[in-house]
Amino acid sequence: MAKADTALVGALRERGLRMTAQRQLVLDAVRELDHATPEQIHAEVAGKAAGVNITTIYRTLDLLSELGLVTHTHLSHGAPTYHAAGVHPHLHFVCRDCETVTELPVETVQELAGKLREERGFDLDVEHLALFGQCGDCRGRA
Amino acid sequence: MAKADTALVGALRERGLRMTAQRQLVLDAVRELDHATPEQIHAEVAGKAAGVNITTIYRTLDLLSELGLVTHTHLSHGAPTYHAAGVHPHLHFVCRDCETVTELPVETVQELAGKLREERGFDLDVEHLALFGQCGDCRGRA
DNA sequence: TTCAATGCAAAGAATTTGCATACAT
DNA sequence: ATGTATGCAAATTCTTTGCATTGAA
Repeated sequence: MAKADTALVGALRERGLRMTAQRQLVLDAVRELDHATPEQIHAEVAGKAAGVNITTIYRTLDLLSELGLVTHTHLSHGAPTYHAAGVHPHLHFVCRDCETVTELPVETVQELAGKLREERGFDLDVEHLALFGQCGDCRGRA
Repeated sequence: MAKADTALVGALRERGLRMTAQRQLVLDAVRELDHATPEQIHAEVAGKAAGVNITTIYRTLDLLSELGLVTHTHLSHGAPTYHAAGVHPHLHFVCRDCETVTELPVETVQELAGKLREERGFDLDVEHLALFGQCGDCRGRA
């Protein structure tokens, strides 16, 4: 097993769960790839250790999400993309025409998040947020 | 065929496409159901006219989207939900814990939409927007 | 008459489940 | 030793595609 992750081991221990090579590999892959689909993560993990099943990728991503170590967002109709929680937090704008994905700073929705919190008691998951619409280039073309 | 829809017939004519009973039925179902998945729309349509295939539901929803008569949003990891465009426009907040979906007025993101437009040239698709996070009740429980 | 639209069946992508085995504790 | 975590295969869910037939214009 590669360099064991303190945060991971700690979060697992707290819940009586076990540290495994696969869990470390998946977390490493998410951190390295950024915006990766389960399949891309699988490919990355396979490069480090052969034989890790795609099922384990799915199960581990679910687990890491529950542990708060990774988050995911839906940038298309297809597979979700995962990234490490808290590392370079940002949100996305996806152009429905050219499908370009633009990263936006979390401050973009700070005012919205505050309003939701105060007026509705809602705690917005900023890192999960994907904004859809049309980018300037595509609007000019239309 | 039930009461033919002027907007639908017009949009179809403009593109040299044909008016069919199925297209009217799907549009009617979307208007009636609100937040319906393709499968729910299929069930609703089946109640009015037997034998309409699920494939036709998918093809028709795509078409109606292109015509600008319906929009869709992703409120869960599963199937998208469709609703009639421009009718009672709103956006959604989905609690990741209790999965409750709350409708929010479009004004909630008016300031955000303006900022994206001015600073980035992005035209936000407000009706497609789904905000995820935790509702007040669930936060209190945690 | 002509070709778009539909129905049907089969294929396809993404994900989940059941169960025996392997391995962290 | 104990039971969690994994691998494997099969099942599920959601959606798309190919092709012959139907039907709107």
